[in-house]
Amino acid sequence: MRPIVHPTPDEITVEGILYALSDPVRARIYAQLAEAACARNCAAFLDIAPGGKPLAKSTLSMQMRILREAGLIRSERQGVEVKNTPRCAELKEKFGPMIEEIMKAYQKSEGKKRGRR
Amino acid sequence: MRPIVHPTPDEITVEGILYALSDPVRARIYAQLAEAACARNCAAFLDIAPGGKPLAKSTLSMQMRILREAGLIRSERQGVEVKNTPRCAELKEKFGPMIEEIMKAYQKSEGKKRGRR
DNA sequence: TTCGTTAGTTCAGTATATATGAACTATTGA
DNA sequence: TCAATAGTTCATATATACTGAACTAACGAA
Repeated sequence: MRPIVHPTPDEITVEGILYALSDPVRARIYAQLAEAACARNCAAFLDIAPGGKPLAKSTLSMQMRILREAGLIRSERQGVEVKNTPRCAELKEKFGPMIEEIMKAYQKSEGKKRGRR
Repeated sequence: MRPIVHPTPDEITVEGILYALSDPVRARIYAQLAEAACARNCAAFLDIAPGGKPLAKSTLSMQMRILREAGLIRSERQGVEVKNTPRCAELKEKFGPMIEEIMKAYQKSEGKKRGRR
């Protein structure tokens, strides 16, 4: 199994971030990590998809990899689990309020969806 | 030839916007439109790709379609040409400063690339 | 050490999306 | 009616993403 690699702040690109966050599932995962005070393992997100249908483990694994390789999260093995944390400080340093604004926009649109029902 | 269609503000989604802007070529097209005071036809963007290699007309046509269907631009036939304008006001109304922040981040990263040479 | 369990990754096949040259369409002007 | 211009659509090659099945790594118990 290949070791977990992370991009340095230099290697993180705007397009990579936008692509990673252009999937609602990945955006929700990042949102939950950014809100939570503590690290979360991957399994915590198995039921994150709207509609309650659980994600395949392999799908989730790939989504986490995309988030990681985009530079949004940091993943570290701790025993059998992999703990994920958002790279908020580095991202804010590099991109200013961009990512926060994206998450705000998502929040707003989710709110509307719920309200419309 | 099918008529040109645009999403209503309601139909514009965060994920669609992020996806459309996650391609540097599309992001540059949008940036130029947002800066320019006037509408631009498609052909104006044939040489937009970094490296000077011109885009195929069919490729550009598709990129414009993705921007249009995401809700970022409005395209209107004027004679033989199609005039494109950014939907800045509607987008700002719906997404606040998100898109501006994205464009700022791109600007900054392009600046760095040029500076590094 | 070996076995079982848990958590996650990789593989392989399939499905979906993107890029582009060639052919086509719409509009204008001669 | 014909030619020119500006884009679009089509067909096909290539690349990416999704998912079940098989695999691996870490740990605890016997």
